[in-house]
Amino acid sequence: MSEQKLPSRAEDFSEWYNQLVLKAELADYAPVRGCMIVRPYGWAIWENIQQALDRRFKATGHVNAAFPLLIPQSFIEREQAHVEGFAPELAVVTHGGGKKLEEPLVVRPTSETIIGHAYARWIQSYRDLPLLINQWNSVVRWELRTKMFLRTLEFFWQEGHTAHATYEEAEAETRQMLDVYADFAINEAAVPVIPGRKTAAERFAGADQTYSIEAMMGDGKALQAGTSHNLGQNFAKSFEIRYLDREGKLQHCWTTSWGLSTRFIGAIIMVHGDDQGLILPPRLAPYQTVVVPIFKSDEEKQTVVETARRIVKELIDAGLRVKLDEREGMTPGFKFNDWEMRGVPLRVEIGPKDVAKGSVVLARRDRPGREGKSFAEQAGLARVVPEMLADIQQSLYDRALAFREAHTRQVNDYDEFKAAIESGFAAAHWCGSGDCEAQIKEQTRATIRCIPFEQSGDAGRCIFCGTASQERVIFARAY
RNA sequence: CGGGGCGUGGCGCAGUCUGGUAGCGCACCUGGUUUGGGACCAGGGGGUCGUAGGUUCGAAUCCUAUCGCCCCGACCA
Repeated sequence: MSEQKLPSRAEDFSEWYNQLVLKAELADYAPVRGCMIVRPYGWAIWENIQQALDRRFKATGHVNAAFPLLIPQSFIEREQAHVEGFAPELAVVTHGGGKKLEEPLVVRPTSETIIGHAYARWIQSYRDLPLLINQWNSVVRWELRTKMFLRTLEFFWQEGHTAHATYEEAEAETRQMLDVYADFAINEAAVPVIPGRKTAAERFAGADQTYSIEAMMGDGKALQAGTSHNLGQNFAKSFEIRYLDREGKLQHCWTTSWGLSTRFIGAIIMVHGDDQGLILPPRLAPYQTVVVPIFKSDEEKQTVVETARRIVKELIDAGLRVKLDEREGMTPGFKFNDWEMRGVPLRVEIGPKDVAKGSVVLARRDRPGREGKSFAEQAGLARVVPEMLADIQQSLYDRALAFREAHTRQVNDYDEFKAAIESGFAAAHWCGSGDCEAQIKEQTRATIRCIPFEQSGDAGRCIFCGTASQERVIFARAY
């Protein structure tokens, strides 16, 4: 078994990641252990993610609303599996207004319960269904170990909560929203993902079925990048979310929930980044293009900056997010490196020579150094720059997909399996038993990331127990 | 909770073994020269060395206790 060497982006991928987050001014740690401060540049990425998702939510008939941060503890306890799943990681408010509270309040770890409470009162008849609501908020989970963006005590996300009249409708909604996430990941973030179903062990606490999109990071580990749950009637029964159907019969609703968090920013960093820093997909980059003027004397400055401003205006008019770097007292070389580290996908350099020739230098971030540089006419930039951004977007996706495929192995026995998960994903047959799953996890630290919807259909035997199996599942070590 | 490591200007570190009154790089401020790949020179500001005790003429350094952080596991999006 040949050992696949992963690109060494840093001696320690983890350290590389942390350094990058800090140096690119995306986020810091807050005074409370594990809490994160998102800096303006990091937040700008999140805003673009929000917009891209929100467009898709609206297009599928969803509306936004807001629900309380604090949830009565008894709400959480009402759904058995839910409380068992979340109890260890709850932050609890015991005092209010200087007095001990009669009933403690938990800081929401997710909002199924409080929203279930609201839905129970809002829904009377089948005419109120489906109810399709999304919430942009933050939640708190008291994790033992934290990592910026990937696992913080408080994190920002959206959580969609819907109620339907039938199981079929709820299932269709659950799958539809997973498709929305996959579409977002692929077409906005240039992150290839594997959509699939979770095993019982990996399922959301309180769900009948959990689906997820799984992405491979630059070190071969997996990251769950978005999830969609079919909650069946579990929460509907716990919170009495009921409706009168056409026959006048009282029925429990079928509910779903789905979420995607700031963790996705972590995915973008770890999928696309290199040793020079971030590489942001053009569609989500806070600045798609940065214009760096270069000059020696005041006379040069005059004409160069004038030209630069004209170009910036043209690009902005063409609908691009553009930054003109007019910072003083910094050399062009410093600025180049600075913006490269912050992942701006395309840089426009304008100096006296360019002004004379009517040209600019374009430097694309996805190719190293000189290789990424080319000359372009100033006249056609409003057309050329968007084209090049589209090309960068596509090449980032292609590169990430090629990487994932190079680090994914179809394995047929346990030895092959153990070798494969050292460097990436293992697509392996699994008998479906939670026992095998648990033992594999204990022995190798690899978990089943998902049972992919797309199956090659080859028959085989469970890599652990040898029982016949029709499906391959994705095993990997995960963040 | 187990196993490693670390707490010294804003950031990154040296100094600790062998005790002598705190230093380097980056960043910051001022002036000048610079500016097509992380500029240079000169001057300047900023630290009760995590905290609390103890030993000593004298502690960042030795002893004791304690707090915090990071990494690897267990938990997890």
